[in-house]
Amino acid sequence: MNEQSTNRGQEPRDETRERLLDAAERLFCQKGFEATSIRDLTALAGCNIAAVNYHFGDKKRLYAEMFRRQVRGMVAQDFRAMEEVMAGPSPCLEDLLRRVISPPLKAAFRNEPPATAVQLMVREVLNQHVDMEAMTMDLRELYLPRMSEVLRRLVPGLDRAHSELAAFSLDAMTMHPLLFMPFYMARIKGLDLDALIEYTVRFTACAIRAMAKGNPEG
Amino acid sequence: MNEQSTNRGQEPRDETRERLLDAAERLFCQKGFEATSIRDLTALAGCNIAAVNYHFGDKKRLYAEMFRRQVRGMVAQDFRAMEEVMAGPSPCLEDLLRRVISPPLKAAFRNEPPATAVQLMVREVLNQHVDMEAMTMDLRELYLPRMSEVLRRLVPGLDRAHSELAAFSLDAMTMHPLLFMPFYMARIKGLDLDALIEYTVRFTACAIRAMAKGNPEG
DNA sequence: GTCTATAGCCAGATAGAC
DNA sequence: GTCTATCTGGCTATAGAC
Repeated sequence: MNEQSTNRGQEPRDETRERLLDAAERLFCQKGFEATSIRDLTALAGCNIAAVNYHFGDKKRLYAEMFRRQVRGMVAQDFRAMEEVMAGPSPCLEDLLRRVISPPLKAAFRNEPPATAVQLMVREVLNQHVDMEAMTMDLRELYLPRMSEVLRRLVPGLDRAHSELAAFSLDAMTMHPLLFMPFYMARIKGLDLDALIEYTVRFTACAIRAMAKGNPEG
Repeated sequence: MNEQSTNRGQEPRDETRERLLDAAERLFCQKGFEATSIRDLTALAGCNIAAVNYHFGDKKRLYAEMFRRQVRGMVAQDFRAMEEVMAGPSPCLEDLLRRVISPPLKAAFRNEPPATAVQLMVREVLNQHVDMEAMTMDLRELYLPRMSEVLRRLVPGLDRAHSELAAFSLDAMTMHPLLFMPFYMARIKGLDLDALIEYTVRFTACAIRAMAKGNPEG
């Protein structure tokens, strides 16, 4: 909580704690909770095993703090995407989808942070370690309603239930190629990263628009 | 390999080995490789720890054998779905999608086998333990081309590249609600299992049809 | 083919020096 | 706040009796 109580004024304040969180971000996301030992973590962070216990209590609470940070980052990134697209001159559905889908897919191509955060979420669903229900309240209480609202603005005739489901589907269409990208690439000749992104954007956009047309309310 | 060498003629031939495979199916799929100890496995199978070593060599080879069995089962199930739908009086895209999407989603609702097999695949992508490239050859060499062909028959104007991508997307649209079903249900009021299945079928069908229309070949 | 017993290792957590 | 040293426990794998 109040980590600047003793060493105020110094530049590398609680440097070890931060390095541990960074290490946790890398290793927990890439290998999972069970396959990552605190010995791995402290080796990467360049400190001693006991540091985990001192700064966080135990392995699980270090994981929980890292998890919270990752969820916040993900939500923030998608919020930025939404606000930027909606603030543009002529907001359109494809632009929003591209802005949301593209970064994690490009990151997955290099095994980098925005993609590993999604992997973390999948891992956590498969093996629960924290109280997700409580921790992803931001995501449920802020992200989903906002995304749902934005989709309804961009697609006339889309009702609330379908816009909420569409927000989930957008997640689905991002997550799958992110996880199985090597299989996509190996199987489909001539498919490169940009083509995969464009396909995913078009596929999702068409489906969402069709959901609106199928609904007589619009 | 030749497991009926000594006790031929008996009914419960290699019963322990089979019970171990069943236990592996349950525990590896539900908790993952790292979180499952051979002690858990043998406890569930009702035998001794050493049995794993005797019958399979080590933990990893038990996992590999179970994995192979699961992949075969998944592919077989989807093949049956394709053949049954195509053999029907008037095959249509929605019927095929419903026949593929429905069983795992219904199973996920009860945490049962056809859903846990999909979870196993996701786990294996996140933490590699076997040579997937070699083990899923059936899936790549048989399943994908056949599904791609069936989709092209059901959707005039769909070209090969789009039909292959669509086969992946079908997977994406099945996997996501399967993993995140509790979140769907908690967030979207009045959403029940059947409604979720119907939405997923319609969403996917609309998108695949749109991919065909967008392509001037048809 | 199934068991007991045990070897050998690595994990997470903590006590206590500095 | 960071370290060394150590405790305790669970794990995989194996040797050897039956």
